[in-house]
Amino acid sequence: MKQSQLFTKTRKEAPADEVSKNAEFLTRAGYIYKEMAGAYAYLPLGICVLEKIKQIIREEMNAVGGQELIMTSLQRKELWENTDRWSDENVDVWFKSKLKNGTEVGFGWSHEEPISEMMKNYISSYKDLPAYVYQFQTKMRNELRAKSGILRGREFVMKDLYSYSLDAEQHEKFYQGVIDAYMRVFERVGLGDDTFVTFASGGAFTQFSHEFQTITDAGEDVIYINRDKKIAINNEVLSDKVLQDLGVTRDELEEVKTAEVGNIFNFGTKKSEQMNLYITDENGEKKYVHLGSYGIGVTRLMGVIVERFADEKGLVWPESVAPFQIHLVSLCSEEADVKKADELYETLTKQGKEVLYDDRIGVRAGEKFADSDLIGIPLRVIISPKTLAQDSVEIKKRNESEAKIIAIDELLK
RNA sequence: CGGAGUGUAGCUCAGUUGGCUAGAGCAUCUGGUUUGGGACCAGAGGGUCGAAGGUUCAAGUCCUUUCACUCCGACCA
Repeated sequence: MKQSQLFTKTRKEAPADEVSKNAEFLTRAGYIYKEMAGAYAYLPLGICVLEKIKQIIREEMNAVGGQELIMTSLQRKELWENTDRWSDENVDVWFKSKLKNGTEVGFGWSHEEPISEMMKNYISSYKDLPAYVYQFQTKMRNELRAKSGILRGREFVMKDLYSYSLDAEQHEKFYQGVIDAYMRVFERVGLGDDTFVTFASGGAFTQFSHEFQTITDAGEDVIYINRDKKIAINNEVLSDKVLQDLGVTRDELEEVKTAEVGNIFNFGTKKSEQMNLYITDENGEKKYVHLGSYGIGVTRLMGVIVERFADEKGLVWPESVAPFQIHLVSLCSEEADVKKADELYETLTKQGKEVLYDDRIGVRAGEKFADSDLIGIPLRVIISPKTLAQDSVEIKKRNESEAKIIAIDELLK
């Protein structure tokens, strides 16, 4: 991608209405645009990162047997009335509207009910189980207060996976598999060391749910961790009994601030009973389906990655989710040099490298460097009259301060 | 939803006890100079001062209402 053609540009000044690091840098670097409080548009660079994250999640979900689909944003009232979750008293984040004929509809803040309702059409025998489906969807939640940039919006992208299992054993095996898959996701996006599987409130269905909490000051949660025993407990469920159940004492735990990047639930058969989702087993008997729900906040995850790695100069992306692998910055202005820079860009691109090529003519070096730091691509390659004099380029990693000169031939290898 | 603060150019902001044609920097456009860490010079375009109503000879400035944004708290399956 030639930077002269890239839609949007960088900004020198921080937006006045953003405080969080993620919103400030993502806005300044041209990844996102705020439409209103808690609702952000994703610009071309932002899409690149989101798609990288989604692809990693997609691979891990497919690896545990998940199949991707996409549900609707508009949802029927009746489905949620069945489980008593339509009323604003029980669910306070609904966006609701009406069809022209007066029929009430909701904008999906979750898809547990609609997807389980749909499953009735496709699950009727024990032979149909297990079934694992997931989607990437824009969730709508009418939060009382949006905050922290893209960490907590009223509209955000979530990956939600749903499991439909024959019995508790089959469910449990998959559930554990998803825990592992989630941790692989967080490792791949660079947050493995900072992310903990955390015991959290489980709602009406089980004693605990599991949250995936990443240590960051930008987070809203407080959890207690024991790094050796790999135990983490959310503040909201911490009690003497829980400590005893988990075999740790209070003074073995460290208090940390975190952001919840994932959450998984076991619904048992409760929801399928409410919704009348059942199968016929080998003996011709009716059995309710075991249901699990597994979420990753995709846009929040992007924000947490920013919070974790950004420095005072701007974004710093891990290679796995960076919008481009290489930022080729040309300081050439003479025709012959420009041609060589163009050729290097072509060659790298042909090699399959993802390259953002700062081909802008007449932009000063300082501005290009500042932009490059702000955008945060992992490897910066500078080509200039100075480097071309020795058939070389200067390379520097975004997260390191040392730059070195290497021959162009060597770079291409 | 409770508390606090802020709305003036695309962005960041200044604008005195109400007073003349509402300003600066950045960004944009033109010309020049410069060319390895957000340069400099000269010029140009760009405004329903968040909105509505009111007070006044006169409102960006005072009053009322309202909308939006931010922060703290509460909430967050």
